[in-house]
Amino acid sequence: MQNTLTTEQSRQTLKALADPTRLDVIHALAEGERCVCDLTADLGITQSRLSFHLRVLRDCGLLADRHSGRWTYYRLQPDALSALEDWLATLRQHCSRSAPLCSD
Amino acid sequence: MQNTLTTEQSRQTLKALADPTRLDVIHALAEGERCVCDLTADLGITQSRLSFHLRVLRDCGLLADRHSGRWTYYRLQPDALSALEDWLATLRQHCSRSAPLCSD
DNA sequence: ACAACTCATCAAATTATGTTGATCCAAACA
DNA sequence: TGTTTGGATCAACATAATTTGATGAGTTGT
Repeated sequence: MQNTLTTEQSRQTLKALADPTRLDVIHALAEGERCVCDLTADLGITQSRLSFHLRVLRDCGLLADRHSGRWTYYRLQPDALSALEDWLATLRQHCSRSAPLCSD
Repeated sequence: MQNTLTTEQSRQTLKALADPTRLDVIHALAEGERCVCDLTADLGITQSRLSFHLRVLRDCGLLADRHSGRWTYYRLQPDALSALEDWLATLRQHCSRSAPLCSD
């Protein structure tokens, strides 16, 4: 389980997760794959607005999509969360070996 | 090591980490505590800009400060990163038990 | 008291993000 | 073929975040 995220990728993922609407999307998908029209109904938001957020989530790897007929199904990619956890853990380890406080 | 972060707190921390200048600050502090004027010099940014970002990082718990004479020293709070890791891990576990794909 | 220094805060300007409504494209179906 | 549906995209607008330069408050040294 190696950390392959660049700083830039991590930043994009952090930013993607920092939005309430997008967290709603993620929670809605926790039960499993859904098509856009069902998500629109579930979340009670407009289609173009949802489409905007789905793109952000897909672009940073948190979601994957699949086309079937005229529907597009979105699903979670938990590995993207794992990768971010790894990146965070590395950052924390880097921070935890802090030198002593400055002397006054 | 319990996860005491609310969703809102997690969002604020995610947002705080999603900024390049603030990541620079965190890296600069990884070596240990520093005063604002040294950080300003290290990062090559204006004092008011740095002050703005320090406040964001402190408000979400990633940094702590200490006043001594006319200096203010900032230091990392790695526990804030741990708490975010815990929150992310919980989210991931929630996501990983995804139901099977929709049948076509 | 005065001047120099450190840092926070404020208002104004700038830039980035998110929302809305319209439009377009492709698939399905009559 | 014409029509409807699902979804992406675009331009215009709205909102939020960041940057800048100025000001002010507390501290230190003269």
